[in-house]
Amino acid sequence: MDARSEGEAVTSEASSDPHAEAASRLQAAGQRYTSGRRELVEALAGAARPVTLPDIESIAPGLARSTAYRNLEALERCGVVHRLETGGDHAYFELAESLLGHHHHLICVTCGAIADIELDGETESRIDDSLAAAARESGFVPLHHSLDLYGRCSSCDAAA
Amino acid sequence: MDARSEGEAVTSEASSDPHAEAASRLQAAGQRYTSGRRELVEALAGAARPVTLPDIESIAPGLARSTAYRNLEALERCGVVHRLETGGDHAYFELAESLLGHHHHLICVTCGAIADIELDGETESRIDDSLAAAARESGFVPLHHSLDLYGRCSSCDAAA
DNA sequence: ATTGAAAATGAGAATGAGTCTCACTATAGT
DNA sequence: ACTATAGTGAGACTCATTCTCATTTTCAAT
Ligand SMILES: [Mn+2]
Ligand SMILES: [Mn+2]
Ligand SMILES: [Zn+2]
Ligand SMILES: [Zn+2]
Repeated sequence: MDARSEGEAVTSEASSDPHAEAASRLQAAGQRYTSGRRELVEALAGAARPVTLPDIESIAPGLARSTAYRNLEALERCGVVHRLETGGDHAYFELAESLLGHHHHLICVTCGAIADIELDGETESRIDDSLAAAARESGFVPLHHSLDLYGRCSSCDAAA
Repeated sequence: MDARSEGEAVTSEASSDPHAEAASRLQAAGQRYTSGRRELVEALAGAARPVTLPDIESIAPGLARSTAYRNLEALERCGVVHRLETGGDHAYFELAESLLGHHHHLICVTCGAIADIELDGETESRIDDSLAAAARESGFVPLHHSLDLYGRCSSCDAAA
């Protein structure tokens, strides 16, 4: 089943290969796509949800912590990785929206788990319009929005 | 000019007095509304936007740092204060939505400044509906959402 | 193939926001 | 006043993240 199967809205602009994307974006910034960076991108592409640095370490052991953080930052500056701050102990990392497509999150207030969700295009454009109107009033130049739903994941809800 | 001046939609459920609200909520939890806590609420109520702990210290000097954090957490547990994690060095604090009314934020990616905005009710209910639909698919129990617009504030945009 | 300049790495030190400890003080009810 | 409970403040502490710097890789140019 192809991601573009008939009848499905093409909401994501995901490029076919995150590695190709990462390589070219790094190169454009005079940086190299080293094996360590490739492992990071591979780990993020393989995870179905945003992951913390400890998560990454367990998926791809052997990466020095300082290097992992440094490379996540480099990938973030190139627009390959996106960092989520949720208020928990660790930051979460995922592939950027240019690779994963625009989406939002469900965040469990009990266990901190994060899941990706997509909204319909109608709602998205209505959000963009309303935000743009509010921004205009104060001369704020819009770049992108984040929208997260907080609640209880099914397993935490079961335990209550 | 009253907040309920004629013709203005009453979108906020803000209670008239944040202090009364804080006192009763704390009391309900067996806690006291001390002068230090009152100063915190006063500082948050006086600020037109979310503030950091250093901001609070300059508004209300003399509060011990450990006590300020401890009390912000206590007020947060009572639903009087809301903590925003933006990824900057410090967390931001504001009065909770039960006091300020439901709203969203403009966040400057350059200087970190935050401003409050409100969206029209149509958009809000559309958002709630779409999020609820997405949550239902995974058995996630919705509690509340956060929606922030990232971009450049007018002064940071001028310097570019 | 060799070389050299620039970029990346890894181990550990450093940073710093936020939390914890604990001895002391304030509060409220009796 | 007495007592039990809650709050305070100074500073120690934690630990995620960033910084340092000596060493190693990469890559393009010879
Ligand atoms: Mn959206
Ligand atoms: Mn909203
Ligand atoms: Zn959960
Ligand atoms: Zn700004």
